[in-house]
Amino acid sequence: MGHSIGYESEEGVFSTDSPLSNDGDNSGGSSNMGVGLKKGPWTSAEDAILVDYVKKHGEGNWNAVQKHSGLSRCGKSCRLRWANHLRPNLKKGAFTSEEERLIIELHAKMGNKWARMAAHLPGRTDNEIKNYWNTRIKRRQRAGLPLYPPEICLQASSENQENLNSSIVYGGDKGYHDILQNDGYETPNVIFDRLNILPYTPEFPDISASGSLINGFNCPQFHSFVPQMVGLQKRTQDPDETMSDYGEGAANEALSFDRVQNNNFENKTSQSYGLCFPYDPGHTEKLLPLGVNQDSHFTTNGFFSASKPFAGAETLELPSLQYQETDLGFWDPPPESMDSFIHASLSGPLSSHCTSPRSSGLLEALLYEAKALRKSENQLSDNATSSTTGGIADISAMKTCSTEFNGYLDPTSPSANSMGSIFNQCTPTHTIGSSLEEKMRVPHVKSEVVDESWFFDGETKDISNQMDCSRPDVILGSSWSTSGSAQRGSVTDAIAVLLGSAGTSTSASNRGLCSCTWNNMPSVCQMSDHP
DNA sequence: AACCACTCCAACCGCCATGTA
DNA sequence: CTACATGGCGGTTGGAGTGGT
Repeated sequence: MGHSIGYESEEGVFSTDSPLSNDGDNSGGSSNMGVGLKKGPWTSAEDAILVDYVKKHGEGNWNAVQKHSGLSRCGKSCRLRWANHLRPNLKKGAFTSEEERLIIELHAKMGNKWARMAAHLPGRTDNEIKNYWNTRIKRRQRAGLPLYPPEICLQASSENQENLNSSIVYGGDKGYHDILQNDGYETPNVIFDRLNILPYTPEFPDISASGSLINGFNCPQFHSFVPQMVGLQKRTQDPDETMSDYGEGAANEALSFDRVQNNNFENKTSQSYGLCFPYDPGHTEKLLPLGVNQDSHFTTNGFFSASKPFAGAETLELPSLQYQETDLGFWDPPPESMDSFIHASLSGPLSSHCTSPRSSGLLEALLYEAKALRKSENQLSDNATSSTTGGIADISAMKTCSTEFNGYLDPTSPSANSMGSIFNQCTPTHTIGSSLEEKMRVPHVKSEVVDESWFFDGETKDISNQMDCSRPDVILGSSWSTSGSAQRGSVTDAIAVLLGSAGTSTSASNRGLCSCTWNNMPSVCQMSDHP
């Protein structure tokens, strides 16, 4: 529609783009691409032609539509028009409450898998669902309301736990790729559960894209809000906010949010966790923007600058809400849970390193890490008991990361909200997985002054103030080395060995700046899940 | 009535997976 | 094995519509 670069005519807008640009990558285009193919809204006459064609020839072979029917539309456009508007049994109109509930539920399971979600909603198209999510649901975040009602969160959580249990059934030698090939949308859950990496694997949203999906993790256990938006909206009261599915949960969330706002984070330790931003300027691999404390003041700012060197701001989509019950209490964790949190974070598979198969993406990387973890498992367990001593240091390191990330904030960026949301909601997982890589990113820390009050409360700020975030030696010395560099090195070594590289822990560490695969991972290992 | 802010949603874009020659 | 064609998917855009001031 608005993308048309062409000329208007009585028939609509015709593309004058080059053939290659007519259909983006030209895929799915017709053979005479770019020869006066029409863009923009479909007319009823065009619809009639398309319907007639499909009646005669059936669906598919969309490029032939233009050839055989004279319709000046590319095959892609024809398919889209048919699928979204012309095919029979399409259900038009607003989503019913049941459909809304289902969408939310499905999104909690699948993430932004609109097509798969549409398969569960007869008569609905992926586009409809997508639009629904990106608009109506999105408004909830502006009001500081959770996208997922508590029951959905709990359900997803319990189902995730089931997946975890069932995934254990898999033989240890079963190839991960075999699992990956499973087309079920729960597959990623299985993968990550099996790898014991993610108590909570959020959907990894496109940084540049709809921030709304990120905010789908406004589950109670994450308590992510969008405070920067609250109060800025002219329309704070949204009809959707009264959506029955949310009801009490929404109210609870609102209360929680108020609590956050007024109390300035009563649990200050928890909010100091995190924010290890997977920034890797070295490549454009899929990123998993994780690690910002969901309660950090990040969203008070809530802006992220895409203009900043946040290379590789792409999406690796994974199922959302793959957390486990253990995360449910993260909002207001008691001290003991923080201890266990720190313990888990330091005893877990702290494997961030550039030896991961960057080119093959996250899942490949997972495979590698899983192998490495098996090798280093014993070492990790041996060191686990002493790992808590590095908790503060890790916090500092993560805080440093947050500072680093704050350097990329740009209030003018439209993506800011997205990023804020991302980090707001991913922290619990990622912070647990304070990794070597996270610390190796420290040298990227920008020297520009940031207002840490956006991120940290006074207690943790004290720690950060004592650190020169621009100095990797400080970071490494204070957090890395004290929190078990040996074990981390062992992990790195293990992976290096697996990859056949000559990497040692040192060399791997030195490559940390260019690594990102595990930066992208919420490399959390619930040690309790390990045998 | 005019203006503005915001929402909705149809359609496009770009990437990816798969099939086939 | 490679290149190409095709279909599908998710993200994004921008005009139209709506409501408030």
